[in-house]
Amino acid sequence: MTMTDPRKRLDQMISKLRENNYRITPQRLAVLRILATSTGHPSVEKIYGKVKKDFPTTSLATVYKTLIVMKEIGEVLELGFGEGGNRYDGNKPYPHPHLICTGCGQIIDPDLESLQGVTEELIKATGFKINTHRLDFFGVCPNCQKAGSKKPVEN
Amino acid sequence: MTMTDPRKRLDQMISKLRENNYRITPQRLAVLRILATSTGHPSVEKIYGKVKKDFPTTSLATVYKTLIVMKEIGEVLELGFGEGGNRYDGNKPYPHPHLICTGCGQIIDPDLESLQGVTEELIKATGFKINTHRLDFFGVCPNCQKAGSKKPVEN
DNA sequence: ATTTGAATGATAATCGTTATCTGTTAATAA
DNA sequence: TTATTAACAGATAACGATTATCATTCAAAT
Repeated sequence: MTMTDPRKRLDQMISKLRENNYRITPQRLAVLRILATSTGHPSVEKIYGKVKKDFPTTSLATVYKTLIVMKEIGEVLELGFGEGGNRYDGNKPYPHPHLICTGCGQIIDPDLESLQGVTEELIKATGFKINTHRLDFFGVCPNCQKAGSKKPVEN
Repeated sequence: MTMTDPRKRLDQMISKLRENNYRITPQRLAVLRILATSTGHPSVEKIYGKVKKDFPTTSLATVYKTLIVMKEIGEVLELGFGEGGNRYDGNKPYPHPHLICTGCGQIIDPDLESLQGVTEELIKATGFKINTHRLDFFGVCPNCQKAGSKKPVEN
């Protein structure tokens, strides 16, 4: 569990914006703060809701545009699961596996040692130049297995 | 490369429909024929276009509804890549990795020995009951690497 | 302080997919 | 074979997430 320090992460993001000649606006800062402090995988609506607490006039479009910028400079990972909007990870903006409980909705970032080498085998077998990948597992967590606990867990 | 015999595959699909008390309509048969004979990963629009050659009055909604039914009974795998509609695989309707060339758009089904055991490690580590998964690699194929060949390959 | 291109905010547009509803038909039994 | 009926097809409206548009505002460099 590599827990990033939110302040350091925020500074990192701001630096990257500057490097790429993007402007630092209060609205962008608000979005970045949420991304840096989120331990989970917030949705656009969740980010939007939080931003509006500090900046009530913020538009949903601004949140989307900020996320597009952050994706472009590689500081946010977009998670495109099937149902209902995408999720975003501002702390581990590189490809990594996810484990989604279809019961309560929680999303986990598992560490999988055995995943090492799969990409290498693929490159060796196909000659492709791999740029990115996506690995998602869908199942039922231990808690949802025992009880029929339908409590939606947000993360 | 396990190449399924299209006729056998079609019969299999029809049997599954019957087993699950779904009706065998000419429109459904047309969609199933396309799924069974496709070596690649056709889009809804592609299926729709082909169906209309034999059945000009077919509605796009009918194609979608047929695909929903086939997904429900586990005879079609839906591939949800980011851009532009989903793709469908009627020959390997179980989870398997995909390799997408972002240059020409081709989709390959690689065999990855090293993938064995990853799910097991995940189960052991988390206690989840895994129902399905998704593994997609995005990169550039050997052909697109050498030339700037921008020929869109459909499959 | 001025300037200017970029960002914001509000809203329309887009696109893949699903819902709705009316007329048609596959499948079962008489 | 025909009658019956629930399921299906077709046409189109609705939907939801995201993107585009455009006038106004503002960050940042001079």
